Amino acid sequence: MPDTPPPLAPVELGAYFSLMEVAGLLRHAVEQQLREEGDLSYVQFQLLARLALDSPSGSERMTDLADGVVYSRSGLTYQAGLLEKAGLVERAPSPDDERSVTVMVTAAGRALIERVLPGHVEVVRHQLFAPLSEAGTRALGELLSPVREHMRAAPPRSAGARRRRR
Amino acid sequence: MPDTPPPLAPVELGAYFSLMEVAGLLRHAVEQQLREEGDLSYVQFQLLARLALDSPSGSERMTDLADGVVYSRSGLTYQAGLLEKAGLVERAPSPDDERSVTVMVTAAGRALIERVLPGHVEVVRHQLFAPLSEAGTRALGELLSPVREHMRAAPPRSAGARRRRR
DNA sequence: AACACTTGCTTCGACTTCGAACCAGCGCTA
DNA sequence: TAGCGCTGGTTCGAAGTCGAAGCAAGTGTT
Repeated sequence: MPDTPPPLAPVELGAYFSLMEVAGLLRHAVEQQLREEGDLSYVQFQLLARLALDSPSGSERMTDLADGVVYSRSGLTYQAGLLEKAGLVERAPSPDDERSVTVMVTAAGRALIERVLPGHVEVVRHQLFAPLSEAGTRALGELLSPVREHMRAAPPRSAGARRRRR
Repeated sequence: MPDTPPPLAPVELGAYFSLMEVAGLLRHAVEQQLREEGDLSYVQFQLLARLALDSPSGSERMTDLADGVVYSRSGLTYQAGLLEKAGLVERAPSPDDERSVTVMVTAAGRALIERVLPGHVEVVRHQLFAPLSEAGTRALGELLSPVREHMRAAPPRSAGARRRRR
């Protein structure tokens, strides 16, 4: 039997649990606001926001979207379908690569993001940042940023399954 | 039209996104390990762990469990059913309050937790704490702990719907 | 004691999410 | 250019999640 690793120190446990719980509760709160003000789920908001705010062209390939949002491919297909049905986004085959599909925000999509963003910001501010000082906020970002990079280095989620093939 | 709030500063955005992404990826990683080594979902692990490690009596009421794990009541009913079918917990009507149900870990449940815990700890250590210094870890916990408290102050999730009645 | 209100849990239906299986286009090598 | 593996997306079935509705037991009011 292999040595069991030393248990997590109380400090670590506290950090770990707090992190998970805070993220969970925050997501809940945000989701509620988005649902009420824009009839969007958190994932849908993420997708729209990424397209509308982070992408210069307002469009991305499906797989890149899936990777960016930590989503399975099939799940993304589903959500993209919903967003398209709602007229917030359009799908078109990519010109250079016949297999891939590019997703693009529509004007309606951009408008919706603009509409829900202020409320979104309010919620995040109240829930997450209210108990933190200016310095605390900065520190939090600086602590988590390297962790984020570290985790991203691992294989992207959208593939995942495929690679398991012998 | 009301004033729109000032947008989140880049520092805040960074902290917010990092937090959500780190939590999401970590959950993914942990879930995978739990699935492989113990055939448990993250939620099931949380429930078992709470009963086996946090509760002196090894038992809790359904609602308290739901609140502690940020879970809807109906979802908990479902999961408790699964865990019971697997022989990891037992449900019994509470002696003092005829309505409420007490959930208790079985020996098998405790054994399973013991079995998966080391691997769990390994994953958390590698994924979350590897890029952090000792001091960083402590700082992270100290930053998030007040936020956690702050968010918990809001109404618990398991009720939520009910209170909306006029 | 009878009434209404609240609380604890379950049932139900609708919606998400995931992974496995699948098809089709790309790229490499022979 | 024929063949083979690889990659991008979708489809499909199984599982998880939630809120609304429902039932039973407690609490309080008159």
